[in-house]
Amino acid sequence: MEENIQKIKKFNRFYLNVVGLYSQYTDGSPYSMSEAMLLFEINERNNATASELSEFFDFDKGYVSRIINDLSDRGLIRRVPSSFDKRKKYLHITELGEKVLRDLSNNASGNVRRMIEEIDHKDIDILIRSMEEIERILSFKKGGKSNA
Amino acid sequence: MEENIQKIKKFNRFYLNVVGLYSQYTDGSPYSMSEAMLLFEINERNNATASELSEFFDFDKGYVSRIINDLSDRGLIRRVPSSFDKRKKYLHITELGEKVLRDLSNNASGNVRRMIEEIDHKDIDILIRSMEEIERILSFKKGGKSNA
DNA sequence: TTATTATGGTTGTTTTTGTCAACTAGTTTT
DNA sequence: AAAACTAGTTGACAAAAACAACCATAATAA
Repeated sequence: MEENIQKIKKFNRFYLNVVGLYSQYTDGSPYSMSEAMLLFEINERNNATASELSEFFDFDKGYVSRIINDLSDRGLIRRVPSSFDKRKKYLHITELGEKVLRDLSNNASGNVRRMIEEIDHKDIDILIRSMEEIERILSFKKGGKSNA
Repeated sequence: MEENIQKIKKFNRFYLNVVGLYSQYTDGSPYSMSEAMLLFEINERNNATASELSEFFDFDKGYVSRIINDLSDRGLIRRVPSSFDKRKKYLHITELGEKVLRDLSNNASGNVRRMIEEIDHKDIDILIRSMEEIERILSFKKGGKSNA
C-alpha cells in the first residue's frame, strides 16, 4: 500500500511536470488561469452565481467578484439580476466569451497535439485507455466536472 | 485523433480537479509551491546552484535568489561558496530542511491515501498500472525528474 | 411582527507571488 | 587587457489572491 502511494505521487509529479497541466489552456493567452477556470465554468453551468463559483473553486468571494466584474467589462459574460432573489446575479457567457473559450480550448488542443505527435498509434490507444481507467476508478470523488 | 485530444484534455481537467495536483504537497503547510519545488530539487541534486534551478523550473533568477535566501534564513538549506568559481554557491539541504521535506511528503502521502482508501485492491492495481503506462508512453518528453 | 442571523455580492486594504531591469563581482573569450 | 558573458543580488513594480468590513436582501426565530 505504501508502495502504491509512492507510485501515485511519482505519477503526479511526473504528470505535473511533463504535461504542464496548469498552463495548458492559458499559456500565451492574456487570460489568467483563474479567469479561464471561471469562464469555463460559467459556460458549463446555466445560471451560475458568484458564490457558487467561489465555493466550487474555493476562491475568495471578493476575488471572484472582481474577476467576474472584469470578465463582464471585457464583454465575455453578462450579469442578469434575479427577480426572485434581488441579491443574486446570474452569470451567462456571451458570444464573445464563447469565442474566447474556443480559442483557449484550441490552444490547449495544440499543446496536447504536440505532446502526442511523436507517439505511435498503438501507444496512443494504450494512453487513452489508461486515462479512461484512471478516470473511472477515481471518479467517485467530487462531482465530475465537465468537458471541453 | 481529434477525439483523442479531447479525451486527453478531459483527463487533464479531471485529474487537475480531482487530485488537487498543484497543492498536493503544500496544502495546509506554511510553504509555497515554489519553495517546496526548490527545496525538493535542492535535496534531489548534489551541489545545485541557483541558476540551474532557475533554468530548470523556468523561474526568474531574482525570484529564485529570494526564495533561496528565504530557505536559507529559515535554516532549511545552506549556501556553500565554490572555491573554483567564486560566483557560484552550491546549495545543500540541512537536517531541518530534510525534516520539512519529509513533512511535506507525508502530507502529500496522506492526501493520496485518502484519495484511494475506498478503492478495492483490484482497481488499485489497475490504477497503478495505468499510471505506469502513461509515464512510460510520455516519458520521452523532458528529462524525467525524480522521486519522493 | 420585529429582531436576529445568514447570504450574495462589492470594495478597500494587504499579502503573496512573480516579473523586469539594473547592478556587482567574477569568469571566459578574443 | 578589453569585451562579452555568467552567477547571483537587489529595487521597483505588477499580478494574483486573501482578509476584512460593509451594504442590501432574505430567511429564521422571538
